[in-house]
Amino acid sequence: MAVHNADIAAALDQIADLLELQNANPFRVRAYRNAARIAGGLRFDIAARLARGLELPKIPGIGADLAGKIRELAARGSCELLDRLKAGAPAGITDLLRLPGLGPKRVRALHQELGIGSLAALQRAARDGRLRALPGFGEKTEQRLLAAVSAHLSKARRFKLALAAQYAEPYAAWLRKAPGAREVVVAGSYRRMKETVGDLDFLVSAQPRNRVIERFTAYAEVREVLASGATKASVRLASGIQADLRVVPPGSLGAALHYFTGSKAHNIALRRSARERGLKVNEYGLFRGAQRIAGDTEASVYAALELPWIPPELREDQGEIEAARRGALPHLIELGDLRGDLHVHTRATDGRNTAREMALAARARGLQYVAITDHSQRQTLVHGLDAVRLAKQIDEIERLDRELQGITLLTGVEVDILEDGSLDLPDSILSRLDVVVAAVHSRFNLPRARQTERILRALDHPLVRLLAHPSGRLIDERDPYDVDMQAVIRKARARGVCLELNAQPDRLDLSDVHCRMAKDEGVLVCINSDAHAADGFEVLACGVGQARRGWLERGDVLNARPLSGLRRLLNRGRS
DNA sequence: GCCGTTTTCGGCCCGACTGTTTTCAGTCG
Repeated sequence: MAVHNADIAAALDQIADLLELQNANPFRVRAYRNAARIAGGLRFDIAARLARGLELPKIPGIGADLAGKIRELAARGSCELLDRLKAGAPAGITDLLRLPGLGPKRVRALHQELGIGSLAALQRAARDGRLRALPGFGEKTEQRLLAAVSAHLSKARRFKLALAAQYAEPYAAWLRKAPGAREVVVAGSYRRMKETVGDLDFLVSAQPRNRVIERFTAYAEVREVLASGATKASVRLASGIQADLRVVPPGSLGAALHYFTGSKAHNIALRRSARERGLKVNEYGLFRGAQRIAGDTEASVYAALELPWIPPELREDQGEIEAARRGALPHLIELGDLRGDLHVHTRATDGRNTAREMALAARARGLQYVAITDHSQRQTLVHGLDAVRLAKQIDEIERLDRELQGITLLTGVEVDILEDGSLDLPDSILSRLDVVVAAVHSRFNLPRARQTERILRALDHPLVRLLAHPSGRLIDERDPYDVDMQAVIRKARARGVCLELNAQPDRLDLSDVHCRMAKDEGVLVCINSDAHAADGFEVLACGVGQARRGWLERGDVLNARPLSGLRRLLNRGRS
């Protein structure tokens, strides 16, 4: 079984957890956490690279020791240190660290004093009233932990971005009406457009003697107030999502916005940079000694460090600060740059609207072209198109294209890649289409070598122009299939095929890391809605957010091209 | 555990809130 970068990252994080429980040097713990983050963000496959006999490149934060650990992890999925740490601790003990209110010190006390090493054991002890006997634990803590275990066992703790937006925006609107409130911003991973959001971070600038905290906790959807002080508060909503609020004076909004947007790694890197200049950054501003020299706006914070403003989507300490320093930040793609959509379904298969309705909806959104790409015959459940029905649809689309003004319809199909890598429809019909989108919809669990071979063969097909949802993952629901993405991207470059960034909130496939890999290799990405209804183009905003996290610029995106440029690229390699 | 044209040792980001600790540790973001 291949070891993926994510596996290495998870192992390094587990080492950090276990070291922390041993009361190890906190900076040693941090080094492992940092290494986990770095490993998860690398744009090459560590195990594959090492297997080819290449060395790890020199990476800041990864010294000789950690490089050795990573080599060991890549080779066998674990390392001597991790084995030893795991042997010395109960298997479930790191689960306890995931509970809000429990950190390493208290978990250690639970284990040493009460022998608690799992969520189940903690639940039993709390129910029996045994926790309150421990020093530092009281009745309130006991009740809170009991509730936290139940919540943890019963539901996923992160929300997909588009879902989080449904909770965040009305709540923000409610806060804007608080007496004294000036500006209300949703910061945190929400502002950075992460695929999923753990909680909502509201930041409000307000005059003195405002009533923002009161209004925050009085919101109708608040089920529980977790904390409430003079300037910050936390609540849990009926939906289970946690919301945090910080109230700052108007003059501090920039510094606070920067602070609460994160990521934590980006903030730490920036503060280190400030320290080196004899400055200090906190949520109130940027200081030289006691004197505040910036912080009214985010840009002023960066400017005081001689940096341009860095877009939130890039703030992961994945090279953005160095790029900013060199003046080499990307000009990120924007929603308005998209000219079309090359992956749309209709009632012919599993969509809800007709091709005409989809075309009109695309036009209303300001798109210049849209490709109708229904499923192929293999998808029997959704009445996938065989060659005869597809031929009729092509005629219909061409007729519609002549009739409708202000939008160009392209003919297409989302054709299944069969298990052997061949396509689910004959070339005789595929060759009539403007765009052939190929996709894997079956046999997700093939071994890596066969899955990779299957997809590479499909990319070799001369009519394939686009690979849809290349990893097949569904966020928090289905793992990506085991495929050598580096090989897929190289093949795509060799064949002039584009990779889709499917904008569905539960897919967002390509990932941000894979977007950067594609960009590095010069492979164009196509941000598609995969809309199944006329209102389905809204998700393009999520796709653009993901693309921005992947450092993509307008020139890296196929469907940011005007129609003429698009046609040239689609026809490339055809006779 | 990492890192260094001030350094190979001694640093390593910063502040708010909670609970139970009567003065602050632990946790969180």
